[in-house]
Amino acid sequence: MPRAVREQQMLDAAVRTFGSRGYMAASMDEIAELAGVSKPLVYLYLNSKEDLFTACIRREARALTEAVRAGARPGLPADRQLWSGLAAFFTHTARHPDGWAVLHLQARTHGEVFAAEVAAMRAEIVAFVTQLILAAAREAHRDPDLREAEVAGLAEALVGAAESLADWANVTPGVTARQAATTLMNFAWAGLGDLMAGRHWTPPADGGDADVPEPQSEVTAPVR
Amino acid sequence: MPRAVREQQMLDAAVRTFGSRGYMAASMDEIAELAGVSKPLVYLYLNSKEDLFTACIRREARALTEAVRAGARPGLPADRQLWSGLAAFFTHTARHPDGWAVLHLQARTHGEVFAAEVAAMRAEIVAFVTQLILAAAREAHRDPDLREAEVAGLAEALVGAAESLADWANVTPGVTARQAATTLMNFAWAGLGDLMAGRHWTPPADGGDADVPEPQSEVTAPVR
Amino acid sequence: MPRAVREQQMLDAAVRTFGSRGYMAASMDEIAELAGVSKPLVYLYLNSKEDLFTACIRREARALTEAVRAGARPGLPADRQLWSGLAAFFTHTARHPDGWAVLHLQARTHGEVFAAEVAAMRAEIVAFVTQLILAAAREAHRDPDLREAEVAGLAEALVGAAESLADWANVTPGVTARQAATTLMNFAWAGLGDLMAGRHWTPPADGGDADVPEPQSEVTAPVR
Amino acid sequence: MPRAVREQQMLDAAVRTFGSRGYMAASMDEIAELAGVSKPLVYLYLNSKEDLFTACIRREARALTEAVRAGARPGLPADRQLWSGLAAFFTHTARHPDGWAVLHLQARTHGEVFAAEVAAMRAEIVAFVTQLILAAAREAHRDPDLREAEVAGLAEALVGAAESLADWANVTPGVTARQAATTLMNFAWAGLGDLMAGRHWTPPADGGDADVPEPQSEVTAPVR
DNA sequence: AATGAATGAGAATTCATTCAT
DNA sequence: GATGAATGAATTCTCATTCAT
Repeated sequence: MPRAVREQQMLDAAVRTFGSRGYMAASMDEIAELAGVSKPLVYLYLNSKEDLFTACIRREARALTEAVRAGARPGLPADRQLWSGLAAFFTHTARHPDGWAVLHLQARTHGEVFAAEVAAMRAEIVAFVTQLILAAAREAHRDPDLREAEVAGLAEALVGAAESLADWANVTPGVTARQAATTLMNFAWAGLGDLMAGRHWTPPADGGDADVPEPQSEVTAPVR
Repeated sequence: MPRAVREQQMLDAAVRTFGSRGYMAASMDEIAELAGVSKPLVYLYLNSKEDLFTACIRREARALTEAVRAGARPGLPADRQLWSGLAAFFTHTARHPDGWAVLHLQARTHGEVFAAEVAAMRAEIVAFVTQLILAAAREAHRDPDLREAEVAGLAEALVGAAESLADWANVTPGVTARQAATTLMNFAWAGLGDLMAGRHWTPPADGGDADVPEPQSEVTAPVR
Repeated sequence: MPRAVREQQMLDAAVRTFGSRGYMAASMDEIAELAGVSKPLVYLYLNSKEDLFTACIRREARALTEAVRAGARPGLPADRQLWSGLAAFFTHTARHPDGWAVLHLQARTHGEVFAAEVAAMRAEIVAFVTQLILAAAREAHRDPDLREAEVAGLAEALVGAAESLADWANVTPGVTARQAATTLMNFAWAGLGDLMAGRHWTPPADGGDADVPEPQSEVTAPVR
Repeated sequence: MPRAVREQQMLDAAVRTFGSRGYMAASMDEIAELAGVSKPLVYLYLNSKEDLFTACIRREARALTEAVRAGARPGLPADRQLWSGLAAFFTHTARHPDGWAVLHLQARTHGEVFAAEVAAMRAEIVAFVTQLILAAAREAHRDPDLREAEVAGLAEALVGAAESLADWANVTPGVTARQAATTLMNFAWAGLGDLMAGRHWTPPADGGDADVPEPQSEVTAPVR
């Protein structure tokens, strides 16, 4: 069997195993067995557990971003693009729960290197969303007087909300990808519109922060 | 040294270790050493690694929910309550990064049992937020004609956005808890207002879903 | 059982195993079993296979040098000292064949780090022998007009001959340590005396070297 | 490419790899790659790692003995023969460090079978040297009244010294093969002459051996 | 209240070796 | 004459957990 095919089988098995068991609890033994090959072959082709995991992350990240980009059809009005990108996102995560678990849970939990890998993908999506938000502002004939950092925060919030809703939709029966996308649009669109129109929600002036008392100290290491 | 104190020291050490190393990579040896006690004592007091981790989750979950509840001062208008609850949330996660890592990353990544433990806490917070949303609707003298499921989705989105912003704020220099809370209010409040006023964002009527093609097979080109 | 005792048992087992099987062929499993403990305990006390081997080398090196020093009783004339040091050396290597194999064979064959460890011991012995040679010169009321490098070469040769004779005596039945020491003294002492008396063996003047033709080339790596 | 050539390439690669890495640490993969062929071909031609190593030992042993024999030109007086044989020996070991490492270190360290292979070569050289010693005695018109065993010991010592000096010369900058040979002749020749003249160095009559106490037990203080 | 001593079970990784072509 | 694909069998090392004191 040609190497390229075997490699994909291994990645399939690895994504399934990493997604369900978790990175550390997954054993190379189990992955090899699920892939239908012997362990040495996995090492021959993919080098090490770390490299295998990285390969999984990369493949799943690319698949996800491509699904989202393919979903958000350029040419539509910005809100429609956003909605259909979101719908594509929810569809993809629902169809590839293990890939999603790898990206959203496992990769962020097991070391800087892996985390950086997903962080890159996430940054790409955040950038994409940011673009859409700014495009929407232009379409509304408004010069976006939003500060850069503010838009970044909004895009973060939107993506974060989407991620949470993906988990929620996967777990709540009867919630389709389109419904999830619609809920999120309802939640976010008006706020974005307001902001673009210059209407801000303003926090109270007093230092509400003071209400949260500083904890005395986390760990008091004994001297032994 | 009295048992209760020792136990807290162990939990402190465990939270730090689990938070930084991760549940599986954390060794009981390291935790015991950081706590300044011998390993058998850790077992005597906390039984097993699983129980220890569960204890950590519970302690940190309680601390977080209490911080949020304490932050959202009843008596204020609903939006102010929401804002200050969020601010308290961001403050707490910033001050207890390891506890937050335990709850947000580790507990969700290492098995159903632990995940259920945080899920319970999260459900409590979602319920709390839902209440606030409904209270806001009442304050606006509107019978909330939002369906239950819809509100659940909104609260879910809000909490998800908050979680992401917490990570983002911890990582982005110069973003304070109050700013994060304000960003999120700006993002969410208008949308909630619209919904309460019966203004919905409507998805396109056509089967936009069909745009997202079913993937042929798991096997795609290797990413390298 | 107290740690120090266990550690020595482990080192005993390790020296036996490393000496007979060789460093690489020896498995930690086998060593642990021979020591009558479980593998984890070996790792707990001695860290790693490398560290274990290093500990063996150090213990055996120290034992050997101490045996030689103890054998060469100061106060005797230099030749007697040399002889009894050699006899002690042959006695020790005969009594501790595994330790001798570790030092003479294994440690020199498995990497710079280990080799350096024995090299240090060997240098110590060479220095000791050098001293004895110079002392002999002084006793013969001769200012040793031997050049430093020359004496170093002689000491090297003497020690090398001793090492070979140790192997030979261990393998040839009926050769005692005292006989081996006597053979070596017979072999070496007159030569040293001659040198100290200024009588040198002189090589032929012509370039006898030219007789040994330069090999064309060792490896001709193909281009693939 | 004809088989004979390929085989030599493989042996070249193997000697280099075994010499530098050591027998066990050398992998067939590395050897095949260095030889520029695929692993199965190595097995086709040389059967197994053991056989490959044996082939290396034999080739290098033959090369060394031939170099020595070619160096010791018959017809010369015995001391000159010995000197030029030694010079050839030092020249060869200096020019073929990997081959020398295979013979002197690796082959003796990894099992009886390989050790026997070099032992045979060594015996040949020892016999050759013995002959030269006896020839020298004859040239001095003396019936060698040396006992067989005694001469064997002397030859053993001479060869052992030569082996050590070879390592020493390879490692000490500025020591040529001819110098090493001269040093050894200076060291050994007078002693041999004395012995042939019936002058013996005599050991002390008393049981000097008793000075070396039997070690109480293997267990001694740890070395750290 | 506390610990030094000890282990069973399993993890990742490597390597000599062989088919089928 | 030559190789890409594949594996059985070890090996080093780690860790949660317990016992005797």
